[in-house]
Amino acid sequence: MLPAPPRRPCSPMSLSHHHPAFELIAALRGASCPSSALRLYSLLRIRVRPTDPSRFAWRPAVLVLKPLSAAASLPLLSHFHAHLLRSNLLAYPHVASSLLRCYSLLSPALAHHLFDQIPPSTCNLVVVNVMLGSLCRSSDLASARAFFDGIPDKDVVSWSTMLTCYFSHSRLAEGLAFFRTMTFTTQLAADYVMLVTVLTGCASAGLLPVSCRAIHGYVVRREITFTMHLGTALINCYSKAGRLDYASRVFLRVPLRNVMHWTAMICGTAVHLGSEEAIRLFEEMSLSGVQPNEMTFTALLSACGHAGLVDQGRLFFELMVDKYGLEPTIHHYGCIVDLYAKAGKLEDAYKVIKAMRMEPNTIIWSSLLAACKKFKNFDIAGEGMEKVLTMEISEENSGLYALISDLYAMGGRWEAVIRVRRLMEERNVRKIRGSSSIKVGELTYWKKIRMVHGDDLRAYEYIIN
DNA sequence: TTAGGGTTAG
Repeated sequence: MLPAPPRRPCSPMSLSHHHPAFELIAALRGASCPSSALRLYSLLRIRVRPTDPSRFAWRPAVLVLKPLSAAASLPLLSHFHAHLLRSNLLAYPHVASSLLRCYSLLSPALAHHLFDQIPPSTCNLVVVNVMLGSLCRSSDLASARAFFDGIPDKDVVSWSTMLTCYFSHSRLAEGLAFFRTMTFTTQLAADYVMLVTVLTGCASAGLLPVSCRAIHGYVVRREITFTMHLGTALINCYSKAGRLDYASRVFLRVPLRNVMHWTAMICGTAVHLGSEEAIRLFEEMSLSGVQPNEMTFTALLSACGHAGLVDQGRLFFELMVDKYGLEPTIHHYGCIVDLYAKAGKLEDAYKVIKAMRMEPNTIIWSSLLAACKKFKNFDIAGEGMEKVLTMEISEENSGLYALISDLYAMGGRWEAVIRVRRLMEERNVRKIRGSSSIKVGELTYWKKIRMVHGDDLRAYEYIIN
């Protein structure tokens, strides 16, 4: 029989700095590698027993689970899981939800299995929401939605998690409708995290600035805390919707502009005013004493790629590593590969892929392969094509199959062309034709667009979505 | 700042 977790939170006194575990807890919070976290945890176990009637009882376990999930080691996690079972710590919802989250990132199937074993007394809404998040990341949209529908007292996190699920499955219109359903049919108010999700969805859908203004209005009317993320998301949304003027108005009104606000503004500026102007803004940011982060360099490298500024891009990459000591992520490599590839420097692009410290993904390969097709270089494409065919290709990247098939045809490798076609049939890939969309009032028109004079768009062959 | 949801490359 598990001891019941304390029903009431402990009094502030028991959380005071005088608790013998306080310093160890602080050290554990800062621990990033699992071995040091586990060492501190063992020391803590001597000071804090699981029966300790304070929040200290479960906190060490929660804190140790963070570095443990980052280490991505299933054996280590199941070892700690066994300890949690032995010491009855899993009876605390805080511990159960943290463990479930760890499993969901490493093995969704094991997460599901663990969830089924959590007793009702422990399975509160947080635990259920973690499970929903796990389903959203690992399962299909319909299963996640069915689980969501079964949650009795949903809170804003439940709705927010489900909304993210729609967007991550590229179901933007349904996601926005889902958001409207929450605001119209429940008493729940969207908080700033949910609004960041909505704004990001609007931005990626390229909706008219009206949607951004509507969300902006919601933020103002409901007096929602104007956090850094919310400010950044608004700037992004406005600039992606083509209203750099509104974006900069938000930017200028942010009281403490930090690196994220600047980066969002640099992105928008690169698109609307060009790379030179974006680089100028970066210099202005540096002069104002704000340090760039990895996302700032992603924005700059991407801007250089669009403008074909190969040397400038390479300089930024070096600056990022040498001056700012930032480790290049897969996004930076992606930008650099694209930069070289678009400029026709296919060998340089390929060298970057070879030198990467992580496994290149389908986005990176498709940059290279698209350029190989454009510059009619079949030789460099070879290894990439074989590699990509062994990888999982998401539905939105299904164009990769056609690209590879074209490249093989270009090289006269007809047996490989047939192999790719067969693979497409086996994997049930539908050919998705290129399309564009615009939004007019409440309707989205998917169509081919022909530019007539500047902004004058004449649409034909449209299908109302 | 304290178990759960949110931002970057084609």
